[in-house]
Amino acid sequence: MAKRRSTIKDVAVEAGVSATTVSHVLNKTRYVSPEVTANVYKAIEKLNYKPNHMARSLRGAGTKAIGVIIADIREEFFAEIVKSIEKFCNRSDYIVYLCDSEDKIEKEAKYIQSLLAKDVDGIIISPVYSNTKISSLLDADIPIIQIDRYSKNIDSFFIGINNKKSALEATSYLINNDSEKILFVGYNDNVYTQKLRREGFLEAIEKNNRKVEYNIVSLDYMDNETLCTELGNAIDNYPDFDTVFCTTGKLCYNFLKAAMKKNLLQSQKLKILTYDNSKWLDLLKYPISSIKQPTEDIGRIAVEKMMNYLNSEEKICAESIHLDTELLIRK
Amino acid sequence: MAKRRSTIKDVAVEAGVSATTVSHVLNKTRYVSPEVTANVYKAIEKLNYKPNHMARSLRGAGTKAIGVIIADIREEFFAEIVKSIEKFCNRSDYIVYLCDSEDKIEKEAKYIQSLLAKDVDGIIISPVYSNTKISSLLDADIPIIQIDRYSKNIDSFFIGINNKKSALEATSYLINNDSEKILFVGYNDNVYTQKLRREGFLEAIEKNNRKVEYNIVSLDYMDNETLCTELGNAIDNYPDFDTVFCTTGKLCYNFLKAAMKKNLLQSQKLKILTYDNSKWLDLLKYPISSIKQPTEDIGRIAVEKMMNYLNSEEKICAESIHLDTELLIRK
DNA sequence: AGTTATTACGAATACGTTTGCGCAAACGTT
DNA sequence: AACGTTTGCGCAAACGTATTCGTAATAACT
Repeated sequence: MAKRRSTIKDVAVEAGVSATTVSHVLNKTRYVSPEVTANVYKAIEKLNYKPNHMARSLRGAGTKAIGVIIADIREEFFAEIVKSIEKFCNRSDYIVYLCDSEDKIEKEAKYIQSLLAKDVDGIIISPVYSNTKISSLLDADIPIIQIDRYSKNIDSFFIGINNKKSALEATSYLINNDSEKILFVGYNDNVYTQKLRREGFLEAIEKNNRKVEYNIVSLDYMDNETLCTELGNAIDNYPDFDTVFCTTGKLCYNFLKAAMKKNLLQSQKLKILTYDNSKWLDLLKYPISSIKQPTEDIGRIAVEKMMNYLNSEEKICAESIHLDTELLIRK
Repeated sequence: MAKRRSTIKDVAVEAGVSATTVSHVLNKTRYVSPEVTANVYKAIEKLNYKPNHMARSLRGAGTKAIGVIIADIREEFFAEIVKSIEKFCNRSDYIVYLCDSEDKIEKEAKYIQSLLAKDVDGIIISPVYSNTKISSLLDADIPIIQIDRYSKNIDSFFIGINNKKSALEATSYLINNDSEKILFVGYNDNVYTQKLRREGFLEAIEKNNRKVEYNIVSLDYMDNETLCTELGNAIDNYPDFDTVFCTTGKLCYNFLKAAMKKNLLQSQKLKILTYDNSKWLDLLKYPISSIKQPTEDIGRIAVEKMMNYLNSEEKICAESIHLDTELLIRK
């Protein structure tokens, strides 16, 4: 075996022309007579020649690959976004490196290094924190796009949702529907989305005339098991809430698990609202209202922007797009 | 800006040595005196030099990248496997190309081409069908590993579960717990896992003495909406079943959606069993028993095997490993 | 002192492409 | 017939690295 992959030179010899001509035929980069063209294609066919992307890239063309860095591919929210990114990249014959940061800045940094070393044409990232300086990204001269989360230290286009507004709307809805004591469950403020969602929540409470009590649970990112335990503790520490507002689908899932263990879900008295519209919500024994994020749009717009950059039709600039969410009420 | 990335030559000049020496320092591939070594590292630091993987790869080393081809990253089953693959690849400093075939052979073929052109060091694939010949894979001289699904036309290591056995066990359990009329919901026989799961199901029925009726729904892969409609039709066409056996989590989800629309889930009379243990199952209003697949192990073993191949400690051979599943009963 | 072994490094080439430059032949123009 | 223009293609350098030779200087032997 050990069949050597045939090169452009093999094709050239087989077709009786120079490698230059083969290259030009392949890339349609200058005129080549019909007969020669035909011969070249015949040779390519015969030798089953496939251009070597690496050599091509080395010469200066792009790699036709982009990196995508997200926190956890198992979360529906990220899976949907990645699916969308993948789909639209594929249409432009780009291929994606999947980088799962596990929400750890060290792994994030390592992946950025890897991606740059691999000479990706661009990076789409949902940064772990909103305040970490990723120096390597700064002087990389490839386009960066931030999705979902935004770090002010990365000078780039951003596509995500209107976090504050959506939280404000949702909280207002809760208050207007007789919530009097709300448990707000979110991650710590270093995460871009979390800070804004909390601000929206607080603003809604402030603006409202009626008396509303609340407690805030602020967590670090962790695995489901630990999260479940933590939320169990939270339930014990802050009793008597009539409403729960979770800032991510993962948090909501684990809250439900914890609540179930404590038999909190028997009486249908508790009102629950969460970000992320898991497709399973409709099938739960318990009604959960949700804030649906336009995941497909986020992925699509990110890729569209990236392609615009890469074809240099568009100059890179630090614009931001905040899409609206949809509040889905379940009773 | 447009800062040119510094090359090994720049480092060489800066350090007052030849590129050869820099290379040897970097790769520790021959003795270099301590002083020179120090100088080289100083120059590297100063110029912020990062080796160019592409040039390195072109020269013959691998690309330190592998391709992973699966059907749909949004399915929990695949997401978990990919997460696991990603995790273990990362430990060996490999990075993964995510390829979402959407269960379409054309997209699968296209991705294989892309991956080969990109010179990945190996490919981990869950093939769409068990009988399609993917000629490009055959004469690629990189290691291939099949996961979950197996195609006999791809001569490779395989890691997945014991489909027939698990289906047989599960079905036996159903029969021994008073199921008398079972609706079997699966995909068509071209998909490796599906054929075996059905065979296991049928064998269990055959072996059993008690009278058991059954109907089989055989579907093609499609999106959730269509699947839901199809399953709604199936429910109408085959009435009176007391048990449903779904061969994948996605099918189960859509069956539940369809069943809910038809108010089939009100009386807790229907027994439901499904492959794939979605984390949401515990929270459903309806008890669903499940066959849990060892997704993390599948990913881990696939990567371990791949790494063994790549370090050529191990010769490639067409071995198969079939892991056992776990039957989780919910009432 | 002469030979050999060892140490410490450099020059040159190869990997598979793309591309600037240039050249020969055919054609058109006066 | 002499010259310019076009047509169609090849030569060779370049991309950034790894590696096979080779070599000069020193050390270690007879």
